[in-house]
Amino acid sequence: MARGASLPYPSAPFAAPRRAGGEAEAETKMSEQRITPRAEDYAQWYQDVIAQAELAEPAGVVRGCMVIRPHGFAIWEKMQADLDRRFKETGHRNACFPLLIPMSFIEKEAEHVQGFAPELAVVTHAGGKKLEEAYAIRPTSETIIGYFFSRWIDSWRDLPLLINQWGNVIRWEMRTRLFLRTGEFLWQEGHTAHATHEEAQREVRLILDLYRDFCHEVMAMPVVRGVKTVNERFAGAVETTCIEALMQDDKALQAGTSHDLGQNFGKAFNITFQDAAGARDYVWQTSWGVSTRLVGALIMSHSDDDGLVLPPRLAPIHVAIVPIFKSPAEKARVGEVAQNIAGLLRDDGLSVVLDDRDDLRPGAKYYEWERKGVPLRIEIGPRDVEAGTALAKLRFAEVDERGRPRKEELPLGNIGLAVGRLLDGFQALLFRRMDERTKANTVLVDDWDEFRAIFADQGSKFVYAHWDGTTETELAIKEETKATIRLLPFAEDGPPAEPGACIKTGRPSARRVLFAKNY
RNA sequence: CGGGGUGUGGCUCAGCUUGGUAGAGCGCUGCGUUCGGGACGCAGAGGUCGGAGGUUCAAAUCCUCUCACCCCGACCA
Repeated sequence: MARGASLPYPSAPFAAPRRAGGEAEAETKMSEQRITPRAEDYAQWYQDVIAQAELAEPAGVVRGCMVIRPHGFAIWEKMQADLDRRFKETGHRNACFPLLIPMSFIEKEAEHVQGFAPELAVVTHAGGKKLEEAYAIRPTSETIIGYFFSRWIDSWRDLPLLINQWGNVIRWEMRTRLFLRTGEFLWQEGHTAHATHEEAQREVRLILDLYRDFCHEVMAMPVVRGVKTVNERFAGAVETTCIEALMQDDKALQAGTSHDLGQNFGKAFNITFQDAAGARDYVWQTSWGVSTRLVGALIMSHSDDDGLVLPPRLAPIHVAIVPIFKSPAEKARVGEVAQNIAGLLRDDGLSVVLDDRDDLRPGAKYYEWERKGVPLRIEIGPRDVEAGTALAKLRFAEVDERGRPRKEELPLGNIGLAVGRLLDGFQALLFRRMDERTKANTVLVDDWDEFRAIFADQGSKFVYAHWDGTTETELAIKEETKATIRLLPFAEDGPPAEPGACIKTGRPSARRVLFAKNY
């Protein structure tokens, strides 16, 4: 990659032919497939998913904006559908709140303003006139929803109030990164109000587990659950829980958060209710969210040098059928069988493309669908029609003695069952592969020099180490190593609890916390 | 906001040092031959060289200003 030696997020490195150098280069490609690509490599997989906005005259498009192409957006839509079902199954309902929030609302919760003020985009003019009061474009909706909750809630019978909103927000971050930190992003934000703190805390955990299950079952991405340190806590929360995943370059990515807001916003917005005994109290609230960052997480979790790798549960296209033919007569004969297969698979609820374009050779089609992350390809030619079979190949496969990907012969008779089995197996394989990688890169460290060595240069891992519990030490470690405390792990997710001495200061520590460099 | 870097057909870039007819590969269009792991031949279309000003007989190239993007850092879903 030119344009400077370090160019992490270019827009389209696929322009040059992959085999421009001839056979020698083709061989390297097979044998040198990196299992742990660096951040720079992720950019090329984005090609089929996003395009950064080009400049518009005269003012330009919003800094750090994100444009998601249809193929990428379909992934987000699938995430939305699955999450939305889970929210509804747990009693939540969708609603819609204003995009513009009066500045005075944002200022009502002291810590909240402090946290978000530096990254607000503010509307000061409308209708050709300067506004009496400016509006912030929502960076998150606790305040505006707090205002409405105060009007909707009066009695303990109104509780719990379980609301979710799908929408977009804007945060004017100092630095943007494709998918991981864009100026504008799409997300889901849940906001709930409860009569007791205990009930709110159960909600926080319910949602965190829901996110964990989604990541595991649907994204095939193992995550660790835990609690944020005071330093990393959401502005305005009393406790922030989160899930973290280890990407292929061993950096951590926060994949979702679930906050216990205590009565902070209840007090700021005067959200009160009368309990059964007649006493009035402030409600206990939670808020939680996941964003289009998950699309970035998905890409960075599974993809390889040949392009996107998508788990079947999120793949916009499950199966690409490539018929092989030379003549129109052959195309008709093979095409009919291919049509039948496509029909059968579609009846099973699968999304299928039948790629019968005749201006591309089969090989070109293979690469195209692999680059786009289609989990399974079926090729069928005259020979297969003759034999009553079809060849199936998963997105990545072992290579045979001749260096060609191994393909499985499927009998046409019961192809739906066979395809279902392959896709289920692939979904499981992706999870297992990442889980093993995460475990292999998770270590317990008790020695400061060893700790520093792991985080030297661009290095990182999931490191469980003891910490004395002070923000000073947390910041000192960050200063020296760039590693941050990702979370204080839940007992079920972390190493066995055992007291020890802080990795940095040697002071007593009750248990280990999770360190890593993060995105 | 600090430190680096880059703006040239749709994409990736060369050309700039030393001013003199705007280039390559890929992609795109047409025709033909091909087609079981990225085909080939021939013919073609496509560029205000980020923008403004200046120096010069002459500017992609030199100077000034400006806009934008990318990377590293501080901030963060």
